[in-house]
Amino acid sequence: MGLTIRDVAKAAGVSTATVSNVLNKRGKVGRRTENLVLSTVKRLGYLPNIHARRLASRDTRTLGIIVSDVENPFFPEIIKSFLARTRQLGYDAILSDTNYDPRRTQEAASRMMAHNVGGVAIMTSEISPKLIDELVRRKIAVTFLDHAPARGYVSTLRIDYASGIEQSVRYLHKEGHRHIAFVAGRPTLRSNIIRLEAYENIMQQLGLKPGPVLHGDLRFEGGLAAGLAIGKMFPRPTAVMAVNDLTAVGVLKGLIKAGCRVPEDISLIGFDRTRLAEYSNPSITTVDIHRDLLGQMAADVLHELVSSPNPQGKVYEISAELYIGNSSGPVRSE
Amino acid sequence: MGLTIRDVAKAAGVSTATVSNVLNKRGKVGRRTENLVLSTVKRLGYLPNIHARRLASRDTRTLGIIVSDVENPFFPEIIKSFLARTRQLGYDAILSDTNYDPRRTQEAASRMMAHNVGGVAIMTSEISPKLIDELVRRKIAVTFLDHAPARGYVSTLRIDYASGIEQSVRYLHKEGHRHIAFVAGRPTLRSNIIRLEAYENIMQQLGLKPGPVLHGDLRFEGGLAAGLAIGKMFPRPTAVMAVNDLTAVGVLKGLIKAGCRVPEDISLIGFDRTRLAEYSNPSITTVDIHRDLLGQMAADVLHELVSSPNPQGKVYEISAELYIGNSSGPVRSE
DNA sequence: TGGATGTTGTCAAGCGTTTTTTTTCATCTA
DNA sequence: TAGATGAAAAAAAACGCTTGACAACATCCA
Repeated sequence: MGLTIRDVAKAAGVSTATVSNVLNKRGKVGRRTENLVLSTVKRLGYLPNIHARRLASRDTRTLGIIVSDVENPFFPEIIKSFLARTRQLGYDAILSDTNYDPRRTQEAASRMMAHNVGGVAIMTSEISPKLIDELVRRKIAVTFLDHAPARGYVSTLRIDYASGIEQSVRYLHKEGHRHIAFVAGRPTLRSNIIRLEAYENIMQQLGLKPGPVLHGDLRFEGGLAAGLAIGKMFPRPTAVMAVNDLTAVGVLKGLIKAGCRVPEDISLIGFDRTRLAEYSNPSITTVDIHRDLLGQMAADVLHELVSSPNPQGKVYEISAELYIGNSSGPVRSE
Repeated sequence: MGLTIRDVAKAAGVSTATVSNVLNKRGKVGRRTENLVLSTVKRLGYLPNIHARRLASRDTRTLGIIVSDVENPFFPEIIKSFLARTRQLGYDAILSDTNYDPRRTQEAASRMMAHNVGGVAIMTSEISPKLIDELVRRKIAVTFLDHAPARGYVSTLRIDYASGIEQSVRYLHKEGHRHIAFVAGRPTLRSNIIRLEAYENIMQQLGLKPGPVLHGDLRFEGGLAAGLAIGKMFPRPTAVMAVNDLTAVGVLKGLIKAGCRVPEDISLIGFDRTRLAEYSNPSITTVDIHRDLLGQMAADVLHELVSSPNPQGKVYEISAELYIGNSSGPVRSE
């Protein structure tokens, strides 16, 4: 195909080993020769073949990221910062989308192993313990989002959902709300359960009866249905909290369709602080979980795990902060 | 590291060539042996090393996609369908994000070449002719989005922007609008120029004076500024067309901030039919360019180019259709 | 019956790098 | 000046797979 290291070596009148040494900056090469090689590489426009490189050097400078849905606004920012960070750290990165399908998750993991990655960030929940074991057995570093407990090769980024929910409820309470609905996600996902339980706990702590709880699907459609339902309730809650922004945007639309004004008639709070919350009319009060940092952290954590001689998986806590938009305010007494 | 083909061969009592032949379905293997090998592979949990594979088989079953911004809602859907389709076709796929930076575009292309891809879908505009030449010289198949003319290894997916714009203007005209503003993108991008010119042409054809043209940046922020400006104009246009949905969402917010009601006071039309248009309140009238098909088509086109012995780049036209939402309607005479 | 033909497998030569080992050669020391 | 020392470069052995050439063997046809 293209040029090989041999072509460069020949053109520069040195051995392939020397070219390789120059390209990988391992010292051992005189300044004159180094410059000669470098200029030859540039002149010829030589590019090392990644596959040959990865094959020959046992060390695996590739990191993977598995997400459940590239289209879900939760992920792009994470992907972007992961890609940017891995590049900075000198890794190659590969992405797989599982489309929420456990079988595809298995495939994605296999792909990662076939690529001989040093580590993989698993940002999806549909993953079996068996799979984790396999990754660990192959000494592949792993970071999860709110999932497995940390151990040797496994670190976890744990988002403080509970705190985010608590801040939201306390804020609504301070604004006079007493009747607060919650639109949850599927109760099969740990992170959804955590959020729902946090909501119930803090409500009780404040002496409030946990309001109606509806079940969405983490998507727009589920939120829309929930919003319509809530808008027609009697008595109607004065505030709604949604499990994520996408749901919140749906809820907003549902409420408006049902003839409610937001925030005049009903306050609304989302979660994740995606740009959707900002784009919305009114902009949505939401909880910032620093998604832009998430991808970067995942890369950093994997890098640490990969380069450590004796890796120690850790749990990293990611704080959540209420971010006030225009979809919430004091309760109106009519 | 992990298991090699040799381990499998030994365990099954055959040669590595046979294992390889089974795994690549090249015939030449009896049913008994085939089953034996297959079950051994499964039992041992063997996964072929991708790098060794790509290195040994000159044929390059990897396809790349380069986008300018994973976070821009225009792209995720395209990426997703590209990934899905390449998987179906049996390719491995790699993604690069250039962040609108020409230097990064160069890097991304280099990465693709280093990966020895068979083809690459270039979904970004910041690309130099020199780079295209280099790709062609290396016999790498390429598809562009509205860019280079087609030739041997280069196909182009051409979106029919002009028709989309024309439909929009005619629709507004029919609804009684005579004073129609346009929020454009940077005039350095061909696709932006096409849209702007189409707008000017059709306006003139209808005997209308092309209204105020503002320049956004294809992002929310630019749209917001433009929306605010338009909202305060006097006389105010009765309709606004935006170069894409993200801009339209910004315009909507700006208009509302400026005290305009949409669509009562002013109609708004976006472009691309991203889900943003649907999420918005009111939902935005927009132009559907079948983005979900775009990624798939890119993969198909590359596949065709790669597998043809004598590749003939073509131009594929992608139709655009006006999709009416709640942000537009008849002009109000007051 | 004996060559032609087909089927099933194996051998071994790569693929383009990295990396360990070896060689070369200049410089230094006693 | 002989030997030791060390730096710079070359040689050569992997890395894990694919694949064309070839071998073994059964089957067929005339």
